[in-house]
Amino acid sequence: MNRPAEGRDQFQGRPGRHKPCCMELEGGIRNRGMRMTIPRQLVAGVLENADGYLSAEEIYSIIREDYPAIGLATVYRTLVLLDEMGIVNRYNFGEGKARYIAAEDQRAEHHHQLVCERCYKVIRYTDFIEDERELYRKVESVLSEKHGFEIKRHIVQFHGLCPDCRKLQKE
Amino acid sequence: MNRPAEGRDQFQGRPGRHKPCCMELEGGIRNRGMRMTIPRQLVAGVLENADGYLSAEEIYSIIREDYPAIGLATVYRTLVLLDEMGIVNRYNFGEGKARYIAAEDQRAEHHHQLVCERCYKVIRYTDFIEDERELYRKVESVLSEKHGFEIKRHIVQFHGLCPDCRKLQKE
DNA sequence: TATCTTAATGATAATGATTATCAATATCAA
DNA sequence: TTGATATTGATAATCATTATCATTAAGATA
Repeated sequence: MNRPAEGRDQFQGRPGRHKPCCMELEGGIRNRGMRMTIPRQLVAGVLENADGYLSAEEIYSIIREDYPAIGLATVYRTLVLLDEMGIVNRYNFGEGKARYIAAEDQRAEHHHQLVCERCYKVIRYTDFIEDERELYRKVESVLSEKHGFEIKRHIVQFHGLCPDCRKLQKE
Repeated sequence: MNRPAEGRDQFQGRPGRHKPCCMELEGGIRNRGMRMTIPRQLVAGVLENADGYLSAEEIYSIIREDYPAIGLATVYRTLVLLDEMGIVNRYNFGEGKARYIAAEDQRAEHHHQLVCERCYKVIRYTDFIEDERELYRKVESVLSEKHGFEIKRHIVQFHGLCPDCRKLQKE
């Protein structure tokens, strides 16, 4: 009966923990003359609190636990919106479906990835070695100059086999 | 009537130009106890001669011009095989479908990419700046040591807007 | 606070890429 | 040349994602 209110409470009511995302979300939404809705807060909130990459279906399942009325289409629509707004980042690891994570910004550090091409386990890392960040900055400026691109972000993935899949391979 | 023979001729008959890929293909196929077939030569040949990234559908269309009997499913199956064999590389640029290119090896230089997130134009570049290659080598060794991964390749993409799409954006 | 406009939603049909199935065909060892 | 069987082509099935559309709800206004 009161599910919508519950959903709202869960992600908006607690002070501090979920505020940052919702503030940024709220600003972006309002800027575009759009409406702030519970599904939008829920999707943003789930990704804000997730500790890895989630697929649309996974986000949908998580939200349904507290807000069973949500529709899968809304989750997809919202993810497109949040991606465009720069609040989440979409990745593709070769599985045949997209995965999402809270965008790199003040709170979530920029990261690169180690992807297992067999089980699709993904390891994020942010402990770049010396000169690594500096190099990307330099490459970006050279490339945008040379090709006239406006570069917004970069994706760096190392593909191979994770420890578990290496073992399986040997057997 | 003689289409199969024609197909074979087109990609196998000319000396030199198509040999390298077919040799590598032949070796890999035989190694695995598999059979060398015309469709496999055709798919490998098309990618060997392509100058950009092709989707499965595009490869299928190109082959059909000379070999109308080919099936789309065979193209897909063959691409999986060639990818596993390391003869081609699969990429995903966010379009919702995979694209393929002849693998980086002696002939095709290793490259990174500049991807337009609006029209999906992709620019390959191989003119890395100083220390760039060296850095990736170092990062790979650090990562594989630290996480126990067997790293096979890496993907580096800079996403943004190409010159054309930047103009459209402003209007 | 009640009302109204219309953006957003949820259910579901449609689409598009890729994979599975299976009878017919082609490879290649003998 | 023949026979075992890997591979193919046609097509059905699947899976992720998008489009459609009647219903609902956000939020400006009275």
